[in-house]
Parts: sequence; C-alpha cells; structure tokens
Amino acid sequence: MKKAAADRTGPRPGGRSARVQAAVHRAVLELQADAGEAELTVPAIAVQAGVTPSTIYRRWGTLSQLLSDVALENLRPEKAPEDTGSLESDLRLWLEQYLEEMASAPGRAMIRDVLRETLPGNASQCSAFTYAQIEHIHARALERGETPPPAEVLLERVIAPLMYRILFTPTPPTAEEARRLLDEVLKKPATVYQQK
Amino acid sequence: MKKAAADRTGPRPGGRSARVQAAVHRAVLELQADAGEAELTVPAIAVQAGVTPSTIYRRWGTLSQLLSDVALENLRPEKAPEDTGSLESDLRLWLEQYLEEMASAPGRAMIRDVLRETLPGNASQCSAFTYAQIEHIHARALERGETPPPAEVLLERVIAPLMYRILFTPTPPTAEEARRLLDEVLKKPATVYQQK
DNA sequence: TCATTAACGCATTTTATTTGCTTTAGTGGC
DNA sequence: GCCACTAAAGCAAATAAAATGCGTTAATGA
Repeated sequence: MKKAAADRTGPRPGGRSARVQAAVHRAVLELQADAGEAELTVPAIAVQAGVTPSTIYRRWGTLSQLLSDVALENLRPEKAPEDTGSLESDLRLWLEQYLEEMASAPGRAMIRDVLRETLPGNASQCSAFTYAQIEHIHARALERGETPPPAEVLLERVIAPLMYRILFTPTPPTAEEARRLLDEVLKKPATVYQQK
Repeated sequence: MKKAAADRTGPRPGGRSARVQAAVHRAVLELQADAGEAELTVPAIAVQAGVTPSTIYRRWGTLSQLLSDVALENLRPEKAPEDTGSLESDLRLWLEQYLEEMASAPGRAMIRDVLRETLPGNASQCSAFTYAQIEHIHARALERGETPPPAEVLLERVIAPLMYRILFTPTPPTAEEARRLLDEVLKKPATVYQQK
C-alpha cells in the first residue's frame, strides 16, 4: 500500500474534480439562499457553478442525491464541543447550539434533504456526527471522573425526541423543551413531564 | 354557512374527481410494488391509472407531493387499537404492530415519502394518527381505572426513538428494543439501558 | 332540466435528463 | 520533468418529463 487510500470522498480527489465538487456545492448553497425551491434545478445549479448539467448528472445522479450530499456536508460539525468544565454545562451548551441549528428553517431543510437519498448512507452519517460529538463530551467527562450517561442514551432520550418534533410537527421544539429532555436524562427530578 | 365545508380532502369530491384520485393512488401502489424507484414516474403512473399526466401535475403539482399523499393515506390507521383488557398489553400489542409496519422496507419508504413535501402538513398528520391511536388506548385505560402515561410521553419516549432509528440508522430497531422503550415508560425497572 | 364551473383530456411548448463522443487534466511509471 | 493512461469534464444531439393553452366533460346547486 503506497498511499492512504482512505478518506477519499470520491475517486480522483485531485484538483479538477475537487474544484468542480466545491463549485457545485457552493452553487447549491447560493441558490438555496437566494431563490425558492422551484428554481433549485440541476441546470440552474450548473450555470451558477459554471459547469455543464451532464457533469452533475453523472456525478450525483439526481438532484435529491446532490442536495443530500450538500446537506450532509453542512451538517458536519466544524469543531469539537466546547469544554466548559463540567458534563452538565458541556451538554447544555452543545445542545443549545445543536437545537438552534437544527430547528431553524434552514436546518430543517437540511435534515429533510439529507434524508432524501436512495441509500441510507448520508442519514446514518448524519446521526454518526451527532453521536461523535456527544461521545466527545462523554469521554471528557470520564476523564474528569464524572459519570456521564452513554451517548446512546442521549441520542435516544434527547436527540430522537427533538428530531421527531422537527420532522413531524409544524412547530419546532423550543430550547426549554430541549433543556427539559436533557435534565431528565441527567436525573434532575426538578422538571417533570408537563401535561396540557 | 349552508354546508359543512370541512373534511373535504380536495375540492369537488364527487364522482369523477374521486375516481381519478383513487385510480392514481392505486396506480402508485401497483407501480411501487412492481417496479423500482426509477420507473415510478408521473407519466408511468398516468398510464397505469388511465389518466393524462397533466391531470396529475395539476392536482398534485409534483411527484413528491403525490407520493407524500399516497403514503399518508396508507399510514392512516384502519382500525382502533385492539382491546386486550389492560393498558400494558394494549400498548404492547399495538406497538408491536406499529413497529412491524414502520420498520419494514415498505414502511420506511412510506415514512420517507410522507416527509418529502413542501408544506409540513402530511408529516404532522402522520404524527397525529399515531397520537390518536395512543390516546385511544389511554382513554380506555382511564375508564378501567388504570393510570396510563400521557400520549405525549409515549410519543416522546417510545415512538420518537423508534422513528429516529428507522430514519437515521441502516438497521431498523427490533421488537425487543421497542419493548424495552415501552417498559421503561411503564416503569418496569427490570430492563435497563444496555451498553455495548 | 339547466346554468355554472371545477376538473379532465389533448396537443403543443418548454424544460429537464440521458447518452454518445470528444477533450481535458490528474495520476503514476519512467 | 516527460509520457502513457484513464477518470472525469465538456459538448451536442436525442429522449423524456413538466408545464401550459384551450376545448370538453361532468359535478353541483338552483
């Protein structure tokens, strides 16, 4: 093995392909910001990116797949969760930012986009990002000698309910709701289920 | 107000429109069963339904919207949850059937379909179906003098995690996992979080 | 039965997608 | 550094899907 053939996002990552990919991704973001969903078409993206449509069709196959890839790229965490000194505050800060990103209109659109692909690869990758972030906080807490809940538990009891609300209800969840879900996992009996 | 203009699924529900809608919906289901995703195109559906494509475009706008509508129709519960005599067994039986339907390949496809529409109406309706079913079991339990958890809690702690798994992971949740989630809400401390 | 009009069908136009072939430019061997 | 190789891009033509104008059909309510 002469070279690390791992982390290649696609074959032949060198110069041109990478430039085209970057240009197309950027074009999608620009059009998503400017125009409405109707104008977000492959030919329009091609023009914006300075590329021929057939290039996009051959590399991504469908608009859905392209949007899914772009969404995944933007859902990728840019930095590790901040270290605030304790498990509880680490999680609170991270969750607040997570919710803000995900529950916003662009965030909801990204989540919907990442789900619309044929193979479940991107969606699963998206969940893996979240898991890794939580796991990072978890590991740091362990080093401090704290007893953090497993990342799986946080995914199940905090992230999943928030995602459900984001995907299936007209009104996205609030920061208070996220906080309540987190507190319940962290065994703060102060906040309990509120009924209507 | 001369007539209840409510529950109309679309304007002019009478004869022909209803027939066209039924034919188109049936055509979608037939093609989904037979052919692959690539052949599921508006013109193909139109042929199968014995209708012109423009009819479909005018009524549904896009293929996504049509698929979303069809999915919602098939996610609509056909019957009220069975009465097995107790809250616990009612929920267990219902959840088992729910998971079987949702975690199957066609079920996952339906969920993805129902989510791909511009307005969040269908997705929210889908969640409302589930809520209503759980609420039905809840009401029955109250009549028996039991103390059932609110439907919201079941949505949050059982349905949401299952949906998360269905949407975001390659392997759908198992019946055992569903059972565990339910048991935790029903306060059976026998099953606890299992770590890898 | 009749007037009204929403919704459908048909034909045409516009737009998107696919495909065959050519050209460009990364990649690895020398 | 030069060269052969080939993945990926460009271009143009062909095919397929989506949108649209207009005439026709059939629900609807009087």
